[in-house]
Amino acid sequence: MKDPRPCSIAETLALVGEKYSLLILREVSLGATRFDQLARNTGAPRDVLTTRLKRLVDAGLLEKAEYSDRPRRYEYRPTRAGLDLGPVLLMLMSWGDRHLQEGGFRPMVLEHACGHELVPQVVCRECGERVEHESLTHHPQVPGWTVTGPVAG
Amino acid sequence: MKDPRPCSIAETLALVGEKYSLLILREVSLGATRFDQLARNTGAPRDVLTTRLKRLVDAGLLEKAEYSDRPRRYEYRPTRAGLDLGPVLLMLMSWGDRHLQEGGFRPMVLEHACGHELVPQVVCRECGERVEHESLTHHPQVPGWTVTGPVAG
DNA sequence: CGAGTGAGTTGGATTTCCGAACCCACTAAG
DNA sequence: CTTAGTGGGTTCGGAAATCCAACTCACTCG
Repeated sequence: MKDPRPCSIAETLALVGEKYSLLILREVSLGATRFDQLARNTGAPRDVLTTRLKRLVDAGLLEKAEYSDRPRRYEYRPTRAGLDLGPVLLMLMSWGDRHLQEGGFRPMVLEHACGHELVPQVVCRECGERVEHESLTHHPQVPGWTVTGPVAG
Repeated sequence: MKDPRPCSIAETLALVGEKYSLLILREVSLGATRFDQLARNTGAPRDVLTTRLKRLVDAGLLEKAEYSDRPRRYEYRPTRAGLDLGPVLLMLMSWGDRHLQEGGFRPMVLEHACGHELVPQVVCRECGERVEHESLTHHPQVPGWTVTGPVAG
């Protein structure tokens, strides 16, 4: 039986879930937009990097911008859609900081404009409360994909 | 290549960035904890599913729990660490909803305990403001990994 | 001229993925 | 008892993706 659950998570991952794609987005968001920087900083083999970049440009997450004529050289800048993946990267980083970096050492610290170290948190836009797994219910819009009604714990 | 940027994002992805891993986490978070459900709902081939599950159990994101002696049957429940990836899943879903679902159709809608449809948002824990890419500065803790000082736009 | 750089491309070995088939332990039906 | 079905995997061989090194091309710099 061949129809996985229809889901925006799955579709987003189909786009940016391949190896290195999110690391590329991380790099361009940090300002490393050139081929060699991307190859070095992500660790991606150059041929893989080429195909990832093409994919991300086609999907509208990056745009190729010429920064030199002779020789012709391009850099890869994040679009609005690309930058909109920032929250995903933040939460991945946050999870790694909490669960992987023993001793509390974090290889990178972000500072928010308010002057404090950024500790990102997901909240409900409506009530501003932090979102807990236990406080969620799901309503699949596609029939046949209910699992247990309320999100199980 | 040799030494990619040390980063919690990369390390987290090394753990859960393989194909299907995050979909498995999605499913167990929704309450679909058994092998066949996972195979159906994620679309993962059974052998791939087996290796993913082993990996996630070893990493402490899932735990194997017996739910029947005869025959011996196990289900895979998310641990606290596993559930802590929820925010990542939420932001992936949110991005897909905004950028992939033309016509505004969403295959799944989550409801928050406050009574409203959940629209997840990442905020700074300190000041409560929504985090924008433009309002971040990064301080790499590991020498040699500065790119442009302030996060570029 | 020769060395170096940035941005890829090419070729071949290795690894991973996939689908289908198979196995095992049981349960339920005839 | 025999047969069918189910849940949870394992085992195949082939297809696809990945990796790495080496190579190209178009310049620039000393």
